[in-house]
Amino acid sequence: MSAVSKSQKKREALVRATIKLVNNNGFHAAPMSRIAKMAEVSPGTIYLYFENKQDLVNQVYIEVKASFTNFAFKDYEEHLSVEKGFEMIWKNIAEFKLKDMEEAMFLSQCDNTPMIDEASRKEGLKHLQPLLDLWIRGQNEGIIKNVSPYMLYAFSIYPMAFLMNVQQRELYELSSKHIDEAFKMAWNSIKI
Amino acid sequence: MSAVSKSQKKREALVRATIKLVNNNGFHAAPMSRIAKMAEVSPGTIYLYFENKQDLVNQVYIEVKASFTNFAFKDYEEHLSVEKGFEMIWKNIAEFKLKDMEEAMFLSQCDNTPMIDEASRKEGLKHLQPLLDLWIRGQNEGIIKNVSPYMLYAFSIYPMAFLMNVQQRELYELSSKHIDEAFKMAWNSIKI
DNA sequence: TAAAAATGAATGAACGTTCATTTTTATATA
DNA sequence: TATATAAAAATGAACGTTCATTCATTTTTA
Repeated sequence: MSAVSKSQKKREALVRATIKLVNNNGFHAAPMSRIAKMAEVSPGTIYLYFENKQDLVNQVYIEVKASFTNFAFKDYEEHLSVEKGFEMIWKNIAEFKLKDMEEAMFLSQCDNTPMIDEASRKEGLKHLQPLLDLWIRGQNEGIIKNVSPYMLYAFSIYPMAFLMNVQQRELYELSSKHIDEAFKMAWNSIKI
Repeated sequence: MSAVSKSQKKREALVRATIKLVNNNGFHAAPMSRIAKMAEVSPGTIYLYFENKQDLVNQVYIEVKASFTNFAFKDYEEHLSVEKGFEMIWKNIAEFKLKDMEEAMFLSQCDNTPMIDEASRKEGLKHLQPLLDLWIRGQNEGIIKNVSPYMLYAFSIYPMAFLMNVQQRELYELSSKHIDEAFKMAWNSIKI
C-alpha cells in the first residue's frame, strides 16, 4: 500500500491544527504535542505524514498558498477586458480573505517571518502568473502603468493584507461598501 | 543608584542583538543565550534590564516603533500643504526603511505575528497621530478621499512594506526612480 | 568598603523526535 | 461467510536537547 492511500483525514486534521495554532500563538508556540492533540492524533503519527516540523509547516504553507491562488483565479477567463479581469481577480482575493480568514492570516504570517524556507516560498509564488500576464497585456494596451509587477502588486493587491489584519485585530468590519471602495482605490492606483 | 543609571551600553547591545537575531531566524530561534552571546553579556544580565523574554521583545518593539515614527515626522511642519506634507512623511518613511532595514524588517515581523502582546502594539501605534490629522485636514479641504484612515494607510503607506520585503528577499533594488514612482502611486491612490 | 552590577553554572520544564509495541486494515484461505 | 495472518498505520512513553530563568558568587563602581 503506497503513501497516498494512508488515511487522508489525519493529514488534513494535522494541517488544520497547524494553521489554527500558528495563527493564535505563532510558530514558536505551536509545539508538535499540541498540534497532535488538536488533531486528535498521537505525536508520533505526525512523522508518518511529515518529515519534521519544518517540513510540516512548509507543506501547509504550499497547500494554503495553492488554495489561495486557485480561488483567486476562479471564473477568470483570458478574454475578459483588462479592467474586468483585474476586478474579478481582486474581488476573488478579497472574498478568499474574508471567507478563509484563518488561511489568509496564516499566509501573512508566513510571508513576513523566516518561518518558511526559501524553496517553499518560491514554490508558493509560482501560481500568480495569470495576474502578471494580465498586467503585461494591460501595459501593452496602454491601460496599466508601465512599472514593475512588484509595484503593481504592492499598490493593488497587498493593501488587502493590511485591511484584513486591521479587521482581525481591531474589530473593524469590512462591509461590501468598504470592499468596493478598496477595489476602486486599487484600480485607481495602477491604471494610467 | 537607580535603574536608569545602569550601564546603558549593555541594554543597547541587547536590543540590537534581539533585532538582529529575530530578523534572521524568527522569534522561535532567538534564544536568550544567543542574544546574550551576541550582546557579549551573560544570560543572567538580561534579567537585570528586562523582566523576561516577552518583556524584552515588547520593549524592543516599542523602541523601534518610536524611532520609526520619530523619523517619519522629522522636518514635518503642520503649515505645509496637504500634498507636500504627505510627500515629506511618505519619503521619510521610505528613507527609514532603506537606511534602517534591520529595524524595518523587525517591525514588519512584529506586525504580522502574535510575537508582541496587544498592549505593546497599541502603545506603538500612538505616535501616528500627525499623519491622521493631515489626512483629516486633506479631507476637509476636499483634496483627499473621504475614506477611513485604515484605507488610506493600506493604499499609501503599507505598500512600502511589501516593496521592502521584495527588495530584501529577491535582490530587487529600490532605486530613487522606483521610490519616486512608488510615491506617485501612493499619492495617486489617496487623492481625489 | 559597602552597594550595585554582572556572572555563569545549575535547574526544571518543555520541546522535537524516536521506536518498541499495539491496533487497524487488507488479503488470503477454508 | 468466517477465520487466520501479514502488512500498514498508529500509538505514547522515553530520550536527549535546548530553552528561559534563577541565584550563590565574583567583579566593578562609587
